[in-house]
Amino acid sequence: MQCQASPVPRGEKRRDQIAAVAESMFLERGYAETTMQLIAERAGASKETLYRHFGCKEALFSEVVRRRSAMMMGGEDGELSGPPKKVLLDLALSMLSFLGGPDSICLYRVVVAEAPREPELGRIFYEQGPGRVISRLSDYLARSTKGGELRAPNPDIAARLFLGAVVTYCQMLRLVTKASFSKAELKAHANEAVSLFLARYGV
Amino acid sequence: MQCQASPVPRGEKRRDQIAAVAESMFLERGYAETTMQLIAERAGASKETLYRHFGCKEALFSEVVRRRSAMMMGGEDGELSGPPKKVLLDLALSMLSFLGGPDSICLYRVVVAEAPREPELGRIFYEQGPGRVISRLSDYLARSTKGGELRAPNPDIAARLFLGAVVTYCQMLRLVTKASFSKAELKAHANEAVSLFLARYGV
DNA sequence: TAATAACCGAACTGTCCAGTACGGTTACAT
DNA sequence: ATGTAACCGTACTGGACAGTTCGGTTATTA
Repeated sequence: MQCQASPVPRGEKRRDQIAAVAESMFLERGYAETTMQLIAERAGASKETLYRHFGCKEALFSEVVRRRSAMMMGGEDGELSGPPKKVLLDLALSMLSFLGGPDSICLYRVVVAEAPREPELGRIFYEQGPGRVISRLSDYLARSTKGGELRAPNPDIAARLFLGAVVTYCQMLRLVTKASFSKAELKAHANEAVSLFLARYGV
Repeated sequence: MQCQASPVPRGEKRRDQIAAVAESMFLERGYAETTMQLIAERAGASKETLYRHFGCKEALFSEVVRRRSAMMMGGEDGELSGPPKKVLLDLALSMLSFLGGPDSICLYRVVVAEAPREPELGRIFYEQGPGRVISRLSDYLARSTKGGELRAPNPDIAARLFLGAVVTYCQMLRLVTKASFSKAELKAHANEAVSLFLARYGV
């Protein structure tokens, strides 16, 4: 007697399923601690299927990083626009809540650990994640400067400083300890970062 | 015929030698990629000696992190003092050159990777490294505010923002790619960070 | 100089895991 | 319906490494 559960998907669908399982496991346990056997089991797949789809462990891992990095700051891809104070505060809060989330922390942790042995990974991560945020912000700063709402002669450096001021402390502490922050703390931090920024680059 | 080279040290000395070798190897290759056998070989020791001194691999690693973290920002332990602009710029440059150095990057990488499995490690690292810098700077800001040279009502947040603005971009890029920065770039970045800070907190 | 504690080297155990092989099964296209 | 490509489960290979053991050696110190 066969249990007539959902049929096992084939081809591309199976591939996506497996990648999704692998993603959650790599994020949760890191690269070295995640075995192909375990991924297979949790995906209800056999190791052979994993290897047929991805070739080797490294390749599967790369694909996971690629997928997740691309999703960073995913929803909001248009140009930033609006009054500086609001734009900066929104950006700060959304970065804090997104980058402070467990998935982002885990991804960053894993990429940092693996980057020296897999340089391509680091490049992909940077371009899809922090690099995109910086260039979006830098573009906005340049536009606003031209429009007279801000005074940021070097928008690139300004964007980097802002990103660092907003994100670092919270992110670093979570990378290295189990600390977490209340909404109120994050808000205070973000507000102060925006004030700092506007004191220098506001009109 | 015996080669009459330097005699093999015993006890505490041997322990220090081995720890030093282990330090360079952990920083260079990370935790997982460094084997006890290799440490033993490079130290001209036997594995048994390693295990007699340190008990297990984890313990040896912890000791290495403890030693190195304590050395962070090591030389300068007194209170910060002097005119704000000079103090901040000096601090920014020294952080950039120290934290951007290969050893600091490697240590950070390894700690970030290992912290979830070894929480004590992260705590030690934070307290000895970033935590110390922040509290030193925060103390200075509080004193200067009282003395009327600065206006930083919340010195803790201000210190965190400054640290983040100065360090993050450079450090993150080096963690994740092989990028490096010229002296001139670092100087420009540091200068701008100080200007940003003083625009808000200067008198 | 004799006793001893720390050391060396080499071999061994047990475990874990990436990657492969294979015979049997299932979804799907024709 | 039937062929086939994708799948499953299991078992295997080969290699790596943490940690142990032991017989022999060397530095120390009393």
